[in-house]
Amino acid sequence: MARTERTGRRPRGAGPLRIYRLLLRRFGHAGWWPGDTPFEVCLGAILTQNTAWTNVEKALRRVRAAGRLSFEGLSTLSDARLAALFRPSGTYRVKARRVRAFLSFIESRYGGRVEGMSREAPEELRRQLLAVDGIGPETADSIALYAAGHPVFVVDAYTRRIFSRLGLLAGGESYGDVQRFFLRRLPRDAALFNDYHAQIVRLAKEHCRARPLCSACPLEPVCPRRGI
DNA sequence: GGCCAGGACACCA
DNA sequence: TGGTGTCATGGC
Repeated sequence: MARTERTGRRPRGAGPLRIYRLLLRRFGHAGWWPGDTPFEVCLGAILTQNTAWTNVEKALRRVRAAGRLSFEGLSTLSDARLAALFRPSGTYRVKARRVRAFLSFIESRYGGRVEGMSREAPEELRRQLLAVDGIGPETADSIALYAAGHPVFVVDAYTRRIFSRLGLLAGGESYGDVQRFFLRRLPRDAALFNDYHAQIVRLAKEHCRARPLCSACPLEPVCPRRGI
């Protein structure tokens, strides 16, 4: 893993657990995924692929307004209707195909009830999800954690950006490398992983977009790039 | 008008 | 195994 630019060493105590505590002190518990039901979480996880969440919200509102925010509601729609509902989230034909594949998976394995994923062994669920067309590591882990409640750490672009900035990641690691980095340093706890990812998203949205970045950042005590 | 956003996949070397 | 093109909208 990366070292700081100044000293060549990792800052003392600046591990994932300390960083989480700093975020928790600033933001409080987030306990979070922007979705009211496990099904909505799954849909959001697919629609957000390479997409700003504001656009995903637009698509989710269209689905809800159409009264289709359920397995049954979407399963009975044509591909064209699915694509039309997903349009504001971009790559809508691709996403219609991917949601269709996910619905087929839920139908065949859980009889159309996404809650069935919670009773699956986490590793087996992950393996099954990765076999679905259009579901990669991040989407599978988001679903496993936020829809099924399994202790799976989600790695996204925000995670990479922030921990690279902190000097804890080099930036070129694989998804599995980054995930193992966290799993080796944190207790295996679904509530912790849920909140941690939520804190990362909140930090990224509130502090890592605008410049200057560091003045009000809760990670200022452990950030080696202060002043840059 | 260009660039980017909470990826995944096919294709190629 | 790693790099590149594609999907495509909306906000800035």
